[in-house]
Amino acid sequence: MTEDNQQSVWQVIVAIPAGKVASYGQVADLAGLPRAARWVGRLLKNLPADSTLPWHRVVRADGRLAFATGSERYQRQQQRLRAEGVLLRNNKINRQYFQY
DNA sequence: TGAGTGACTTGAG
DNA sequence: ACTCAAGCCACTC
Repeated sequence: MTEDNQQSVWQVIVAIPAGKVASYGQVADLAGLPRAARWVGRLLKNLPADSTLPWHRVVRADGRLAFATGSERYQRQQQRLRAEGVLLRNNKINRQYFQY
């Protein structure tokens, strides 16, 4: 995929306000890339560790995090979200999704 | 060339 | 509420 697509995805993600979340598919749609949910996930996976991008605000469509429950990355994301007031109930997000 | 694999989603049982 | 299957797209052997 192109640099432009990558740019669009990043713009969408930085536009997600603290305290809200968006799903991978939602991010893809807003970036003008329908059906590219997996691609968005791969993009975040390859994200440099020092990136300031709020990647933690991107979750699965069903409200669960994309990582195995309790895993290292899972807990890191959960902690970031909790710092913004987004709590998990039964492994699922308890706050509203980003509306556009 | 092709099978396997995900930081995914949706629909059917 | 849970599991399965299929669709999805790029990457890796």
